[in-house]
Amino acid sequence: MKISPATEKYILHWGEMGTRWGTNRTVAQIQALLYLSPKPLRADQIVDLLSVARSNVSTSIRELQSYGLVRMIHLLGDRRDYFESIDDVWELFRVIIEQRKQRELNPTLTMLRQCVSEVEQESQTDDITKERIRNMLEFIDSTNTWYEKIRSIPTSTLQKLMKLGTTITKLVSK
Amino acid sequence: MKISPATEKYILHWGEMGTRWGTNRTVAQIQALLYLSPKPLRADQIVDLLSVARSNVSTSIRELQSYGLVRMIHLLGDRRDYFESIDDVWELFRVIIEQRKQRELNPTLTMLRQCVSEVEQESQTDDITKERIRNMLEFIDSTNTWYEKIRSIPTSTLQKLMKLGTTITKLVSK
DNA sequence: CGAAAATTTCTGTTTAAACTGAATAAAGTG
DNA sequence: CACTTTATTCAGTTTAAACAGAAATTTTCG
Repeated sequence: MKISPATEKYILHWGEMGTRWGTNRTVAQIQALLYLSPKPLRADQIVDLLSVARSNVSTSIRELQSYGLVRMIHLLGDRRDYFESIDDVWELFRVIIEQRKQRELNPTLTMLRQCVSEVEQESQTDDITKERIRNMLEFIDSTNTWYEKIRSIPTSTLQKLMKLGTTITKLVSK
Repeated sequence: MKISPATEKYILHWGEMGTRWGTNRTVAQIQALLYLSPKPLRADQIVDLLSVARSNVSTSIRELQSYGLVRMIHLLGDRRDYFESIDDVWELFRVIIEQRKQRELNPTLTMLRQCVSEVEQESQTDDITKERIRNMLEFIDSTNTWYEKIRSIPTSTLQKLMKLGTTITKLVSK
């Protein structure tokens, strides 16, 4: 078992992108490796393929499992743990988006609601400032509501909708 | 000029969120401060309000300007530089999303196209791996195409579309 | 042109997170 | 129930980015 040049390029790039998506390089590299791997892999195989410490693989896999991106698999007559990634790209990004909603959108909504409520009491705060906070809440709130409607739409429908592009603007009056 | 409890909460939260959106805390805090400020601010005022070094403000503002989130303003009879943020939330996120497209989506598309082309030559690579790379390219590619159609839709139309929610699924046959 | 004010650049320090390797723990086997 | 294999935890190290403060540069105006 060896990594080919093209798959190595993929894994390295994915690792860098991971750092921009709320995780660290190793976690993202392991996810990429498991996504590309035709068979589930053991932790010690990941150690060899990516040249990282065993302990690092252990904690990284735990993180991936907690996100719901990676599953543990057991083979008959083999007590070692094998791991595989979600392989459906749409499902993959559904999970990632949902995680980000939980960790970023929800806390921000909570914060903004508190701010709007607290800033009302503040006579020293400028009206423009108060309006800006309300505007931000309104934006984040409607984004959130939109997402909660969208997330349950099946993949095939989403694919068709995306192909339509700007045709959907005909739905709304100018 | 002083920061109220509610605006401080907003600025601190925004700073933390910034670290998850590809920038550092100070840059995000300055953007939040300028967004909330009813008047443009000078660098030395930002130093006082956020308690950060002058040099840090200088480099952070440059970064915000390069993103197109912050503009420099000059007042008559005052040679010092004043700064203000984009205050339209829709415009704000348009700029942020566009930046992320440039720095994440485009390089990833380039990488994936190279991988698809290179992996074809690799006889040692499993067919499943090859298909997974193609699937990822197809997904990112259609996301990109969809975004390029969507980004020019005016704010008012987008707002109406978002309110529609799942009504749009009626457009596509089951 | 020279002093004062304002801004940027640069170097070294701090900080936070990632990562390693050793120690520990847990699980399965003869 | 010892022994081996596998997995996790933990403490210390490394690394990269953020940041401060000093030095250098630029700008403005008498």
